[in-house]
Amino acid sequence: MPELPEVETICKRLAPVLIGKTIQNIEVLREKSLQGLSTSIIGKKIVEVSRKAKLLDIKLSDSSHLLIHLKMTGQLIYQDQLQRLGGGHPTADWVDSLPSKHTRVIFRLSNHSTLFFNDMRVFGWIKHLSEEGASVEFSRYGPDIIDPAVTLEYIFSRFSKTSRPIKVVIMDSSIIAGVGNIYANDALNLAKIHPNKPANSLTQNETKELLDAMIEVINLGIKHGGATIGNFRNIDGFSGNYQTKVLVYQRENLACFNCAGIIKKTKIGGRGTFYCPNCQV
DNA sequence: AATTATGTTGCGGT
DNA sequence: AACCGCAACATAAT
Repeated sequence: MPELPEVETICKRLAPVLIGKTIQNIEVLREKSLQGLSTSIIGKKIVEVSRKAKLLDIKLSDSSHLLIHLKMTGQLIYQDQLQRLGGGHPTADWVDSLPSKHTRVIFRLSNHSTLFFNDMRVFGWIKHLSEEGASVEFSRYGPDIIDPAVTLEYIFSRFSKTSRPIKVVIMDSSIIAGVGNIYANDALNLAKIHPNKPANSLTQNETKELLDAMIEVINLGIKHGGATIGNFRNIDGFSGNYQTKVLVYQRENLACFNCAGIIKKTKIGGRGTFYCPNCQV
């Protein structure tokens, strides 16, 4: 499901309700979904919840980390007693029937609260890692697109080293992290750049337009609580809203908002790609 | 009913 | 080494 805005949306809501709680039990309904649990996490307290790239990072009181990657269809749904008594944040109706057939791991937490990890396609994972193990995992990623470390100089230099299509390069998480298919499509449309253009053919000006556009659409995604195209849900089970703001993603044969050209669909790097042949050159 | 597509990324092969 | 294509899996749409 998620790109950076979707994981950030979950992180912001999860942090305040998880921090300070103790893990009282863990139920693993699908072994593949939970890896590396060599030491017990029962009784450990959650001290920190953050996000890096598309990874959610839950730090425990013994300095170990639970890293969660939702991949295509992962969800984290939180329930507590306050909600069940009707006094908390409202939740979507379907969360009352959890666990569902797609629930893979259940964390039972203190204060009668529960965190469900649902993942239809089972690509996602939770890994229990040491501080060093978590660092290794993070080191696979370049800086987040909204990190000030992503300067024009940095991406222009990285773009200049490859002739792969620009869309493939901005989705390469070892170069910049957090730009997935929805936002890559939209950023290229906003910057009026053809997704197939070789990365090393972009001028410095075009690169700046693209950088600004990526930051803009990612921030817009965060502002609207992520995009629910398929499985993405916030921790209360409700959808995001960015899908109503998309520029080109899944808008084949509709009019481009820049120029009223007709949006076409093609495939680049094996991924569905939407662009306006009129203004994206 | 079979084929194709899906928000991610890691792998094996060139 | 860079790059490409596909596999991991379940489901919905055509």
